[in-house]
Amino acid sequence: MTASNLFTPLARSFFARSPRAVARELLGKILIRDDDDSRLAARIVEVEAYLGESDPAAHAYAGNTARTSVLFGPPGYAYVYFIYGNHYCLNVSCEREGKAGSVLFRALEPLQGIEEMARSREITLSGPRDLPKLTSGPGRLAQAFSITRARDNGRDLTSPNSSLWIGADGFRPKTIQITARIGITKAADRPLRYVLKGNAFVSGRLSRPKPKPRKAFDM
DNA sequence: ATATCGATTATCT
DNA sequence: GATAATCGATATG
Repeated sequence: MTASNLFTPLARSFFARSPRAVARELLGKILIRDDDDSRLAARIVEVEAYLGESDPAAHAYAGNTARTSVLFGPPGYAYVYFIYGNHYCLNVSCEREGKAGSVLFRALEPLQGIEEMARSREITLSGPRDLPKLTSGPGRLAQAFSITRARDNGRDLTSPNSSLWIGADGFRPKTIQITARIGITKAADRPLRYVLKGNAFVSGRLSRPKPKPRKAFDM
């Protein structure tokens, strides 16, 4: 048997669709990191769709640059960006060559390789209640999977021979919840965040739009 | 429990 | 020069 035991890779055509469709369908799938003698696996429980050049919140809004070129390439490839001077975040490209669009991975439920994830995150687990600290949040999951731009940007996520890829195990999501995206200032109200309802590994305080800054008086 | 803030750098204006 | 698809720490109810 091959290293893809238990998990079936997704075809490139899976990603050759709108970011909305891909985001919804990615819920419940598995992100896999295969190294020489170890495997990390975690279920995708929260993602966001970014719509490309027409979406002011998307990096592709600025056009095809050195940073965003993967978004304008073929579907099914990793777009990794560095943010706030501290964190990497993982997307997968969607649509088709020449048309940008992507899905941001926001939270995972760890399945295999929990100890290695904790080492990569440089944290100690006190108990099961600490598990969300591993992969709940885009920066955290990237660190747990040792994802960096240098290592993974442009990587094919459809091949089980890739050290980072996406597979399926037959899991069927029960209820999917759609909310506004988190952490953006432009186009912040559009419902483009997809989560497995009730999953304990979903990031963030449940999406309450920040209460409008309101002055008691004005003069 | 929620709110605010500093860290730290690639990227774009 | 300002900003950012975040996180973790600290402050406050």
